[in-house]
Amino acid sequence: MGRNREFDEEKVLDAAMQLFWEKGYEATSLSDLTSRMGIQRPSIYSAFGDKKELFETALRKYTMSHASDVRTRLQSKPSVKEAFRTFFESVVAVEYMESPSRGCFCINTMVELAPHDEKFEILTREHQMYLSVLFQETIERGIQSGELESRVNAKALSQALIVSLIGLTVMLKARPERSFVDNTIEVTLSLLD
Amino acid sequence: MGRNREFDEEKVLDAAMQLFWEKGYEATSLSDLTSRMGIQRPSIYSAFGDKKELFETALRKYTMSHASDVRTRLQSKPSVKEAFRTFFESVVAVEYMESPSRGCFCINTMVELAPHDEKFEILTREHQMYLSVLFQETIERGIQSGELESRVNAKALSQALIVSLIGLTVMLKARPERSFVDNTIEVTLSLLD
DNA sequence: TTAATAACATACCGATCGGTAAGTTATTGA
DNA sequence: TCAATAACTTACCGATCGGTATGTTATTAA
Repeated sequence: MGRNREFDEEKVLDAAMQLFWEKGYEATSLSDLTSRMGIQRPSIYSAFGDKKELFETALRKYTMSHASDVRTRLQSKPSVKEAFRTFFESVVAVEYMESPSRGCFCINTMVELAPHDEKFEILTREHQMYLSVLFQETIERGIQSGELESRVNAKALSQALIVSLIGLTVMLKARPERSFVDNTIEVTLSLLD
Repeated sequence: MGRNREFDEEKVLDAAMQLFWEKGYEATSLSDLTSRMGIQRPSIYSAFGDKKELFETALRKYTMSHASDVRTRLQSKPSVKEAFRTFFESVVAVEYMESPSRGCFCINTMVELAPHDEKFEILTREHQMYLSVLFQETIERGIQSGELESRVNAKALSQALIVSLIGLTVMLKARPERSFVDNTIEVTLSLLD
């Protein structure tokens, strides 16, 4: 009974996600959201709750999609070393392409909200932990296939690579010279040798 | 001619720096600033200009002091490896001590403002480049002394270490387990071997 | 001693913030 | 066909935002 939603919830949520991703939580106003999502204020509140709840829903959508994207990329090449190299270089390519650099929505949230809001501290930590497991599984695949030496500590190595990925993603926001980025990737991936 | 300032400019600027460092630019209001700085609004404007200018001045004060602190720490031990290890571990110790985790004011600004404001893109990039030079000089000292092998690429290695430091600082905001942090430091510093 | 000057405190500005009350329109079950 | 219901639109709410006008108090040069 009653009227049907005229908007596609997934589509307007995606619009909200793009906006929060680009501008962060505080700098995004409800007016920004209504214009980008193409719906009125009360529609946002009835469908997604208040601004913080909408942000959380958008971030959860991002982490789901991001995790799946990372998993796909890591599995895209038979060679583990090649997979990591291609992955890191695609992150760099994306950031240099777009202006302003959006970076990673989860990392942005770690900086802006995690220190002041336990919910986001947990949410962002768990996403990074999940990514580090994806890295670990990839490294273990390389050990199994004989591409990587069996003495490497897959878990510790994957955690260090995640930290480097975070650092690289943040550094790219300040648009360093290409040589800086290239050197960083070269040295970081040398950990796999 | 005229009246003298009743407040200590350095002290109130330091208070503003602490606040911006802890909460970021957007989440810090002029009312927050007046109460923490202990002076009235017009005094802020006459002494430091508007909110953005005050933020920039506070950030410059931070980067100066931070660079000098990093330099001191890196020079504090004869052994370069020990110096880096102590440095990374002190960063971790500080972050676990304080709640909420403030991280690094410069890194926070890279995430919040650098993508949307060229002035801060440049300011934060130059600080990171300066830190990477401090790292590089330390590595070169280790090569000179024979502690590090002469074939290492000091510049590339220092850049990778800076990226890891950024990643670690950001990751700490999500309060990961100690083992995650310990593993990361172990693997990262193995680049010096 | 006085006019000029600058830092002080108070009180205010229009704009925008996040959030909602109220009334309208469309859809449904009876 | 007609209440009931829910999503719609419009208009509004008090609070707070960044920033400033105004008047007062202290200091200085003449």
